[in-house]
Amino acid sequence: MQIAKKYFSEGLIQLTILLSLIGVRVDIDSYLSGYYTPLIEISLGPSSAYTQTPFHNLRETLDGYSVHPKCPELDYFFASRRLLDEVRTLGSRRFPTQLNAWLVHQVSATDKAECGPSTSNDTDAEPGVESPAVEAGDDSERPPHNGQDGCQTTAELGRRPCSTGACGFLKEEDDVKVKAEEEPAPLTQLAHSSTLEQESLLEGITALSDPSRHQPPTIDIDQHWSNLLFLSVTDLDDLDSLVTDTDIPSAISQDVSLHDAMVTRAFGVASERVESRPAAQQQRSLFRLESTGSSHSDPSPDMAVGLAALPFASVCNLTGNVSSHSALSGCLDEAVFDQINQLGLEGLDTQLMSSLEGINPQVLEDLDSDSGLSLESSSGGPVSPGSSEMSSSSSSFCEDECGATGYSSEVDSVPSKGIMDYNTTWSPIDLSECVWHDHSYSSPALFHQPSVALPHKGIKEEPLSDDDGQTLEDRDLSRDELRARAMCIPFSVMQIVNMPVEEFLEVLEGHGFSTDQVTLLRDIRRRGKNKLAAQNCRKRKLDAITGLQEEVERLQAQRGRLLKEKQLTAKTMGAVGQQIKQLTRDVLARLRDSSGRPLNPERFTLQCGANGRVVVQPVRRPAVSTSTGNKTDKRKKDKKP
DNA sequence: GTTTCTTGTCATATG
DNA sequence: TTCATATGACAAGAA
Repeated sequence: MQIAKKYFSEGLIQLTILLSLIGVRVDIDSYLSGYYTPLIEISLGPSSAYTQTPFHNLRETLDGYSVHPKCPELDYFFASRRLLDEVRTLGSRRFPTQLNAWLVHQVSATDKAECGPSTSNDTDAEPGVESPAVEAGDDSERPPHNGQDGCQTTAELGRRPCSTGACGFLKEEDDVKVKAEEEPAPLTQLAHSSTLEQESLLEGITALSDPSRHQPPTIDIDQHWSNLLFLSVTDLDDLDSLVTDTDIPSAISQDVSLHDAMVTRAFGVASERVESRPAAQQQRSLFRLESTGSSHSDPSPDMAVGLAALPFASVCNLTGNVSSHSALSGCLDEAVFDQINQLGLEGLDTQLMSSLEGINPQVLEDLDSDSGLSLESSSGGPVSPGSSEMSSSSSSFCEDECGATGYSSEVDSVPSKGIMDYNTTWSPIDLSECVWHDHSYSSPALFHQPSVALPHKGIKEEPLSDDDGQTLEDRDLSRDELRARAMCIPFSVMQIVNMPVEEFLEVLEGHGFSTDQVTLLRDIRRRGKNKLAAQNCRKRKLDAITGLQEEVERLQAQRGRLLKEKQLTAKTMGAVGQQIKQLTRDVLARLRDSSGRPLNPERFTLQCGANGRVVVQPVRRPAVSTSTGNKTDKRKKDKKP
């Protein structure tokens, strides 16, 4: 039953999306929202079957809401209502090419016997627009192409380059036609009303729950779904004929989900074609909203069926939480974006690619960094750029200007500069512009002595003057910087701090430094790192304080609300108590005891039992003195032992 | 001159 | 043990 629920729910939702694409209003609410819906009755589960669809994850991300994962109302809201709205908003006429292909096919279906052989020849006559399966060379599992289709679609698509997606639709069209020949259409009115659709869906449910009709997934089933998807992108005007040619209920009743079918096909095809994929097509995958790292990135013709689910795929990929489960959406994206590219966005694609190529991938990586606390850059050294040490080193450390005191807490507030610096190494030359805050010590007179000429040894020695020609001697240097120069250390403070520990140890050993120099180098490194650590620590502390303040405000507001609620409740309770008292008096005044006298409201009361019966009971007066005495006695007894 | 804030540094704890 | 990091405490400088 769970499997049936899963398959049915997926099929239902996706069918709903597809029908919505072609403009058919499907009242999915009746399936998903109520307690007495067919789905609930069948699934016997606490949650809506709809929540098992992959785009259930939308609720976490869309509109920035953060909701509880078990809230059925939000499932309903996010998944059914708004997704359908988005689907409808996106419209169904985005790809008129496919519509034309379908119309031609409908005409040809009526008299295929006449046109068949000749069209086959036509197809051969135009190799440039040959069928996609032949292009891809993987049509082993597909029914032979109808020559008529080749003729008609060639005629239609000959006016424009045969895009991969378009060819894919033609191929699906073939599937549709094969199906139409094999099976008569039993439910031509399926898409006309939601009521009929519900009935047909219930038939599908029955088929799912019936083991005798439970069939394993086959290629035909796969084609059913593909046909269904293809039909959804056609125009509403052709709806009657579409439904006539497609056995939707039988497709629904099969034990295969659209997701599985699509993925199976997509992967099967993609695995065969990915190797021969041109580089240009690989670049087109830039438009994919997700990067699942899968190899099914080939915009194969089969994936063109994903065009029908453009909104679904797009919305699915808004969540970063798709992975393997979103293989379908990945396939759909590729097909969709391939179509988009072919619809005139290739120029944009090229521009985007060129612009992105100009950006160092490291920059993009760093932009994704969510550390937030660290003021560091990823200015990893050449030896171990990914070391933890480099992660804590700050590229904002400007050796030229401020040395060890040049760390800035404004890195976060100046992202543009930060981006520039993130792309650099710890070379001081690259960081010469990153002085944002100068809290350097005003150098004592002692350190303003004429600087010591550095021996200029080693590869990593740095220039001592900047572009302005202003020498470092004219500037305020940090204490460590001055010390380093005084000790003839041919490294900047930034270098000392940011270089990996292995390299630092090599420097200490390989340059013949004296003990004082080694000590100074270690101190400079320690102080520099601690400086960064202190900045991070303070930032964290401020963040914590801010968060606690917000929490306090929130709790105070909540307390106010609860107090108001309490007062309101107390008022209500008082009023109800008065009403009960009055009613009790009225009732008791009408009652008589055995001697015919009215009951005294002071001595009797009314008690309502669990069964709803009201009983007159004498008032039980608490024996205050007695209970108190008992307590006192108990205390005395306790004290005695 | 005093106060407050920011920043660097040290000492220490922890992993 | 060494190193990196975090954090409290203190001091110096700036506003």
